[in-house]
Amino acid sequence: MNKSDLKLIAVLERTGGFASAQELHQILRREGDGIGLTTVYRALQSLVDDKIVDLLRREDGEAIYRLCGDNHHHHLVCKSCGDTVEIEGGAIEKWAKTMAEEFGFREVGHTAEIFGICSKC
Amino acid sequence: MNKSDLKLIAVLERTGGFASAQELHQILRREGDGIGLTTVYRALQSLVDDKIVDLLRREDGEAIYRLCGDNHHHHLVCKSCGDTVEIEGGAIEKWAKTMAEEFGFREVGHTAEIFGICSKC
DNA sequence: ATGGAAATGATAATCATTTCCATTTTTATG
DNA sequence: CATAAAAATGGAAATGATTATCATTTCCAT
Repeated sequence: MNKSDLKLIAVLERTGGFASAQELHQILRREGDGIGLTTVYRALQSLVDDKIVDLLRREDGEAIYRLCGDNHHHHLVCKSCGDTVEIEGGAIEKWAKTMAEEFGFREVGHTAEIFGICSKC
Repeated sequence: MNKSDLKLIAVLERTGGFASAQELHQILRREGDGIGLTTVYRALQSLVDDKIVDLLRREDGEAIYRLCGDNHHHHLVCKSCGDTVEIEGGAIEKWAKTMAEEFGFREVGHTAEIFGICSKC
């Protein structure tokens, strides 16, 4: 655990939710931190290895990170205007756990998003 | 639906399971088909749009494709060996519908995947 | 046969991520 | 404090998947 790791944790705490490596780098730069992109990637990798942050993927495959233990939520996204609502997914958590047990999977994670057209569009 | 689309479907049927665009292109090339990589990507994109193939992501973010059966299902994917189980998602369907209604969304779709380590790994 | 639309594929561009490597900073030790 | 070894850093180049561009070819209705 070094200085860069701590910086990244701090940003992730402050922003909450997900962010990509590129975004995290930009945020730190904007705040006057001269940290290099390479170091950001290295720190994130090490935090993932230590199970301090989760790594998931956006639709387009880009890696996004969030602090573990953030009680995670899911998204309801408008296909037209892009508006996003954060929603709870208690049913999903249970479903994922049940299914994983049934088939003998461990270290289980999941992704779930809902998309449609919002009332404004 | 054009000739390239059909070729891709044929390969996916033959191989079964998931394959990346690059892999599918190599397979066709190896079989003497001079199809271009661009066309492979285009065909896959169009098949995904038409909901003829599923697109998901490997751990490293690379896109992988697979013929989807006609019944809507979800996937339980092993992060280690890539083995995939198709599972029913009754709970999810209901959840998605409920949430969407609550926030006034219409034309609703959803994605949900579970990933973990399978019993063999 | 022909003209226009759709399909094709080589090439170049894009973009996230990794690798390399020289330099700086930290740490351990006398 | 001095200093040498180890760890961390960051810029530049490399990598690899995916997408955009565009000239050429194939299809197909007339």
